[in-house]
Amino acid sequence: MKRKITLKHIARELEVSISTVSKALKNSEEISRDTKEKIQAFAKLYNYKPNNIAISLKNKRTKNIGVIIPDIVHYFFTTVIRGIEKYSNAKGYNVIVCVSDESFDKEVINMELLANGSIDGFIMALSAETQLKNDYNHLKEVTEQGIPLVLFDRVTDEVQCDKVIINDREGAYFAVNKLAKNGRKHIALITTENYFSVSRARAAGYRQALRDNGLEVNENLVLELPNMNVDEEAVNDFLDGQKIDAVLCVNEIFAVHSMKLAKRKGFKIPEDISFIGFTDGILSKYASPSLTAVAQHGQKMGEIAAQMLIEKVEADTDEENFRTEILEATLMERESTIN
Amino acid sequence: MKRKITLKHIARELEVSISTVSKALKNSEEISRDTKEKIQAFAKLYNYKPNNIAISLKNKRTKNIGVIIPDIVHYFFTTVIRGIEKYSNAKGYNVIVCVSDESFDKEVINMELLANGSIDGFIMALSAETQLKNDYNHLKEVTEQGIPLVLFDRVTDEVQCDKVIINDREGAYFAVNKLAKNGRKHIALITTENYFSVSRARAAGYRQALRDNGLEVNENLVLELPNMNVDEEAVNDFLDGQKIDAVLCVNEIFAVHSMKLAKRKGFKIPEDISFIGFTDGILSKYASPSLTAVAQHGQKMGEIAAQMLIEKVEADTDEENFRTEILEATLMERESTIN
DNA sequence: TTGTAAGCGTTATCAT
DNA sequence: ATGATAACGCTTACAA
Repeated sequence: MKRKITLKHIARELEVSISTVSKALKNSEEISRDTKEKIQAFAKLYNYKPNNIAISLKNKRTKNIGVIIPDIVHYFFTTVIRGIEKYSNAKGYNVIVCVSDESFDKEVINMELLANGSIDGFIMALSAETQLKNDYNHLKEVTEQGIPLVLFDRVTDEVQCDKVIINDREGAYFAVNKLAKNGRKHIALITTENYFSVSRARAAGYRQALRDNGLEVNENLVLELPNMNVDEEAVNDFLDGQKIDAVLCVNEIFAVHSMKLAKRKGFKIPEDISFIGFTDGILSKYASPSLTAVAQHGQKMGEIAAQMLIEKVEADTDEENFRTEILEATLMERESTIN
Repeated sequence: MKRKITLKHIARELEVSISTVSKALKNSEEISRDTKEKIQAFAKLYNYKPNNIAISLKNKRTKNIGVIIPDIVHYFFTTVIRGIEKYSNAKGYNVIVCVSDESFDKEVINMELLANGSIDGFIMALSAETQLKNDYNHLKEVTEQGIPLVLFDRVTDEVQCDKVIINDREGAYFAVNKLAKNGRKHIALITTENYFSVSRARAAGYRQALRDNGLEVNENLVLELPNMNVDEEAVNDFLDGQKIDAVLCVNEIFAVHSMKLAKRKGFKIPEDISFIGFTDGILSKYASPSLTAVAQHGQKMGEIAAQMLIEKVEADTDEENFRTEILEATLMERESTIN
């Protein structure tokens, strides 16, 4: 087993000082041609690579980015990570991924752990529980320590930092608008409980579009599901309880699952009932019929988040000018709506 | 902005030495009750937390695990990461995720980067290109340096290390066996090109099951697709070219996509043609009809991989005894096959 | 041109 | 009971 070689080893072997080796490997002008060549050859031969940890300690820069997401088995978050990875790696940063599992405590623990020197900055989406508790002290502490933070998708006004979101309100508005233009009169919304920033925004867009199309806003047409495990009975009752000819769902699981239940009831899609989901993911693409969806552009979001973060990390000033980047939501039309 | 506090700050403030502070915070017996209380109170007040990087440098242990996967936007890998995260976090380790994007070069670069002190060990699945090139020198170098490595799912015999795989051969065997018992006579296989270890194993199981059920092994019934972007024309021609009453696909994208094309052709599923996919993921669950699938138990696989790795990382001996853990593949039966 | 020494934050060994 | 010192691996200002 050939252990990693250090400057010290090289120095001892070549009978020079450590600093000479260090400088030689940086091709410093101070060092003579001869010594440099000798040292560089030796280093190459023994495949010397500087120790990242030592450099981090010295520079107080880790070149690591901490990413905290509620759930990794989730297409949207996964595309965001891809975007973060892509941009970060290109800039020489690594990505440490932590999963909060929608739990406040895990979010706090992960953050504190990473904040103690492991990372240069955070990119995160709030856990459900955090949004429910509305407690953001862990985020505030981190920013007060001067660690840059970028929130994406699930954000809060309570914390001053850079943010990237899509225009959820407009996305919902476009979707409902399209349904209305197609002549749908009884447009329902299937959503989560309303402590999610995104759900509130989407519900607002839904209502606005109804009003702008001269349709009545009927709270019976809104179904709130408590979590991602779709309660089939609740959805069935909802579909039976009233006339519904179109449904907007705040995520693709809700959409695909509800669509399946509707099909089972004998509804024809999109003739009898249209469906639109949020998150233009893999489920939407392969569903039968394929699902019209509001694209959230996760990868783009990740790239922008990483860019914002790295900009802050590498800035020498720490003036506090925070931006919120709002991406346009776009409608990806497929078979579940009429063109 | 309150910067992070260090032992030095505390020492200066309380007019004691750094080592006294260090010991006091570790509740050492050497330090007097009084001093300890004073120091601990102060540390708590200013929310002192030791710097991970300094500790890593000192201990030559980072408590980080490097995970390299071909693609993060992929349900199976994502469940594996979840398992790795779960086990690792419980043991106090963080997970650094790198994506090779199925590229040999990126895999090498990521590995070298992390190997220079950033991580205590690697968990990885080989990229497509790496398997194609059959070049594993980067893995060998890492293990020669004494860095523990665990391969999962996409493995190779060329490297001596711990491995976790599912019994792909048996998974395919079970699936085809079931189709045969259901009276299917023309069972097709849709797979990737054969340089993937998993594809080879699945194809072997497929053939074995055919033979054991007295069915002819007909190479015209095997379709190799070059990548994950299903070539619809190829699949359509394949379905038209011969009598096929059942299909085994080596992943869920192939399965769901082919199923959709078959439906479009007017086939009734499962009556006219049955489908079984590998990877019991979200697509299989929500497909219409829902897809019978060979479950790969990704989360379990991740947990085992993490356990194996951490065991090696924390072992003081470095004797070379490597295990290959083989998980049982199980068949998750749904609507796309007849019960 | 080369080397010495201090420092990044921590811990452990060895004085005092 | 407390403190000085060296060490982890590296960089850099300063000496020689």
